[in-house]
Amino acid sequence: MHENDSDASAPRDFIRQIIADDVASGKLPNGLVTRFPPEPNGFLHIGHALSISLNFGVTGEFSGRTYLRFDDTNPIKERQEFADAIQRDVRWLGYDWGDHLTHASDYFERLYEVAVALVKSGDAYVDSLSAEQIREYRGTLTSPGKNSPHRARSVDENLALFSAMRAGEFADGEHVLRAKIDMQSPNINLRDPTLYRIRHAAHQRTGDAWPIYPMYDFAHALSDVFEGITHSLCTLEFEDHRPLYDWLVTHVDTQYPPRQIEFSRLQVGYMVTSKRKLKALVDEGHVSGWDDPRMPTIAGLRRRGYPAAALRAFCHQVGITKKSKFIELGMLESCVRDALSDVPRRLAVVDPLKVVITNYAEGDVEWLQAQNHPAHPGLGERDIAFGRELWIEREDFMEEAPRKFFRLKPGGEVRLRYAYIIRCDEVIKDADGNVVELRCTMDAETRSGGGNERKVKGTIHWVSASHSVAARVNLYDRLFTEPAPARSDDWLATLNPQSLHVADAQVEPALTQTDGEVVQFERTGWFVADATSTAEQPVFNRVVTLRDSWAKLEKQAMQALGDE
RNA sequence: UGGGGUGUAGCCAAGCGGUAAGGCAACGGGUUUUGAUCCCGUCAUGCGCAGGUUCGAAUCCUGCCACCCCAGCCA
Repeated sequence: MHENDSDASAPRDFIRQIIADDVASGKLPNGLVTRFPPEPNGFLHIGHALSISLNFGVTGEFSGRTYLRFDDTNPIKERQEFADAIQRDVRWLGYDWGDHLTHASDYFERLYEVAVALVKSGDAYVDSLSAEQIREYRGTLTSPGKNSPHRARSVDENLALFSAMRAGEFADGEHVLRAKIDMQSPNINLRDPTLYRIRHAAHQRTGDAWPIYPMYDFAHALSDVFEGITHSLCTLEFEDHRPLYDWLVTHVDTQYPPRQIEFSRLQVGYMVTSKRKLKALVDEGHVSGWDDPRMPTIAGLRRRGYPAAALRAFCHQVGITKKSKFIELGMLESCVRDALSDVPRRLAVVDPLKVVITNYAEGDVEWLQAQNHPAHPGLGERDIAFGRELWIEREDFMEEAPRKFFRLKPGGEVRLRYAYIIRCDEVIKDADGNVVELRCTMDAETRSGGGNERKVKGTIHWVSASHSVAARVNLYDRLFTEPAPARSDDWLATLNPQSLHVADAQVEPALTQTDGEVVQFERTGWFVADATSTAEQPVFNRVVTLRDSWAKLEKQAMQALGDE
């Protein structure tokens, strides 16, 4: 149970209302039971997080149980490594299925028995049309289908054929088991949907035991029945399948039939979440893997440094409705910043520029106190070294600065955080005119905490050159340049070439022992040590930037200039 | 020329016949040794549109419009 899942008052959404009503009216004598049913054919992404937080959240609130059920009915697409990753991700998100880990494949035998019963009752038949013929017979969205010539086969013939299918006597595609419902139905899902197909493929769990595999609709509805699921929560595109779900559920003996309820999928700006596209990004090498920090996968977001609590808060804010959502990335980032607001602060200089304090003695070092968090004294302080040679961020110096640039400029003053006010006296350039060093003087009276009230407009961060550690930082940006890449004609063409910028940094020594915790680099953003980071070669991933109203002003100024 | 859904601010979202919560964003202002945080304020006479019922409608009724999903032996 998490803080964001527990608003004790009224139900937050229509599904919780339904559940609350069912609880109140005594419809759930065995308690609330839900399930999260991923197919192990890829990594979970942010959209799944919403479904996970719903299914597990609801049973936390109404005290029930949630199954993690792998919908593994199509062996050619599924792999154990995906199943392992899915379990890791659900756990990391903070949810626990207890001992309710199941697979559709656990029920292959029972499913087969139900199929045989359906054949015996005349509710299913073996069709021997080709896939193309079946498509033709199905009709179209606006015109009814027509019956297959095999629809009238006798029960005995169907039984014989179906058991021969199971015995592996036919090649892939030769026959199929279909429900006998209504070829004229305006709902295409009811036009004799396929229940079983022949697939001579090894299954990751059942090996070569089965040459036939059940289809999603059949396996899913019945697995729900087998597990005593009370509320089968899925996304909107399955709305049309509900009549079939109900048909299947009523054709099996059960006292408490499960109810399918649909809610809208989650879409987030600048992300793609189709399994096909995510797989393409990985397979074609556009990213380093499923857990690349730019990926919208749970594993990617985790590696990026997004806290699980931020994802939970995000799901809570977005809510459960039936209206299609398109959430701005900013909302997610706001949740991430909020979840990281109490994390320790550190000094780290990205893209460093040398500063020499000319009135500070060579070799002198003094130790200054820096707060670990401005609003939480309980997080303590640490000593940071100050000396004659420092690094500051190249972005914090401008030779020809606009009036409102409150950082270092020739002849200008700026406060070094936790240290002194310095003045820039001289700009040293190389043969090509690049700024390579700044020569500055400090005002020794202005040491932080020294009681000197002299104020300057800007404060910048820095590290002592003789104490800092060289590091690499991965500055991540959105993976796509378009808010809705999936809607683009050529979605791969909208990949952002600047989605990863690798930069050099000089960081305070305390940062070599962060132990996987996210910290804030003051004035730049939140960072986390990457999995590849070592004390000798630190590597940090930028989780998210700080909000930056200066950058916004600058952008507006540039646009104004462009308009003139 | 079908069926299933959905329309409340730029993005989410509450509302359930009694007179439009909240968050994100945006915009003003204050505090600040992070251009961060924090604080204060502004932001729908309006709920897809048009009618109707009612003392009273985002909520009920009728008609229309827009958008999303469905023709796998994928899930």
